[in-house]
Amino acid sequence: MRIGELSRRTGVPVPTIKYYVREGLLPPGELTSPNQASYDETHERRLRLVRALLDVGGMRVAEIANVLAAIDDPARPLHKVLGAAADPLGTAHDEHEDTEAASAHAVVADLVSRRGWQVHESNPAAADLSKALAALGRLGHSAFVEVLDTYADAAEQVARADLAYVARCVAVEDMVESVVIGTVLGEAVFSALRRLAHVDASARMYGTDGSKEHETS
Amino acid sequence: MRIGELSRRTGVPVPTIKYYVREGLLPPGELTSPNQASYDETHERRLRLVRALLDVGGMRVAEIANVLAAIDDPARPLHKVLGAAADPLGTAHDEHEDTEAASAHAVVADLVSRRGWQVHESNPAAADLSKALAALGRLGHSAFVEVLDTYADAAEQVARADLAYVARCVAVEDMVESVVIGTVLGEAVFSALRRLAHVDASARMYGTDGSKEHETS
DNA sequence: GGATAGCGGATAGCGCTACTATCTACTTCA
DNA sequence: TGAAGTAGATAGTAGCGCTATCCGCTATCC
Repeated sequence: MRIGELSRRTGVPVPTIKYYVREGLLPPGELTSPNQASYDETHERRLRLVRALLDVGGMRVAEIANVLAAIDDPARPLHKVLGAAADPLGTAHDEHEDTEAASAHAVVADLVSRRGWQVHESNPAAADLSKALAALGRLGHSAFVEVLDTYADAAEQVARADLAYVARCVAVEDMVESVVIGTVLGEAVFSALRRLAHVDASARMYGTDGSKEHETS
Repeated sequence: MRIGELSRRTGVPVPTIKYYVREGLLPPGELTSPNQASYDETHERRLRLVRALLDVGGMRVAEIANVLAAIDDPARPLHKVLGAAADPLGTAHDEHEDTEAASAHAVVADLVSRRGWQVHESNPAAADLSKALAALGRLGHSAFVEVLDTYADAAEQVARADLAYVARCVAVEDMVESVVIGTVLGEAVFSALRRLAHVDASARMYGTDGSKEHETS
């Protein structure tokens, strides 16, 4: 298959494919001549993965390059790469510690130890959690920590389901890739489900019409 | 308070505050002279909210302007605005229906009716869910639908907790704003918790070190 | 009252990201 | 043989979230 057919099959424009190859998102095709290369189904699949991570997962090109490098090189620490991926909160660690940030850190540490989570505290997800809780605190919503355990229950439930799915349905050689897909696309799935559940719960509590204007007017 | 103090209190540079005012994220200060204006705590709070939605929630400036307009104008349909907010999947509805998209739609419709969710099918969250499931299908993960109910259970749990929190802790006049905060920042909180739970579950299943390299090597 | 700092308002520019357009020399295939 | 396609390279684009600069004015301190 040449690049044109790859483009036709996936709907990705040819120059974009070339761009992805340049950025390391896609391995180059195998050269059959100095200016002809052939691509196969692995390229097609990888390309679809890239588009899914971009369009659905909201990841950036550089992050995707990182994650794909980890997929292709089993020696790379996937969890760190994944930790930094797909989050709007940059890894930029601000040194300025205010009150809210400090108490948010304490809340996170408490939560992790109370749950017995085997998570190193340097995990970027913990930092993201602190950041979110600190922002909530600054907005006068420190009481949000009261629902944290409910959130954590749900998160554990989801995480167990994810692992069971991967263990059950996936060949070992595809496992790393599947973890990436599950982590990134699973987040999009859950996010949508949560918004649907919000609408439903809100309809049950305040009204009966799921498409109504909001009810506080 | 003048703009300089607002800037000092929130850490947001003065030109950025002016930019936010231009973009409608922040109401202009009350003019006391042709070129002097005064800001109060409502501006400060609003500014913090804007930064939280930007930095933690990952929303875009235009989306935030939308959502804030809905907060300030109770006649606006908040759920639609919120539906479009904070998701990487644009509202751009592609007309091209392939196999995966069709079956994803069917799965979503089935899920909604099976759960008895009172959600109009035009809800953007439903479209996002379809898109994510279609992408999963295209990557050979149609079997992911098997965990959908577990996801939906968790989502309902979270949604109930959110509503209870808002009903319990928030004055009526702040309710709309709190819903926005809970929806957007709550997503960031859950996302971080999910990643932490993944690491923990993975450590329990395959190893004991939460900071280890991934175990498939 | 004069110096200095800050202000509102406006316009222009910057750095980044994800492409997109164009060009050249070459290959494939009808 | 000739139109279409290709690899690889370089340059340009659109949008986003700021950021820099300038102007004429004002508040404040001594």
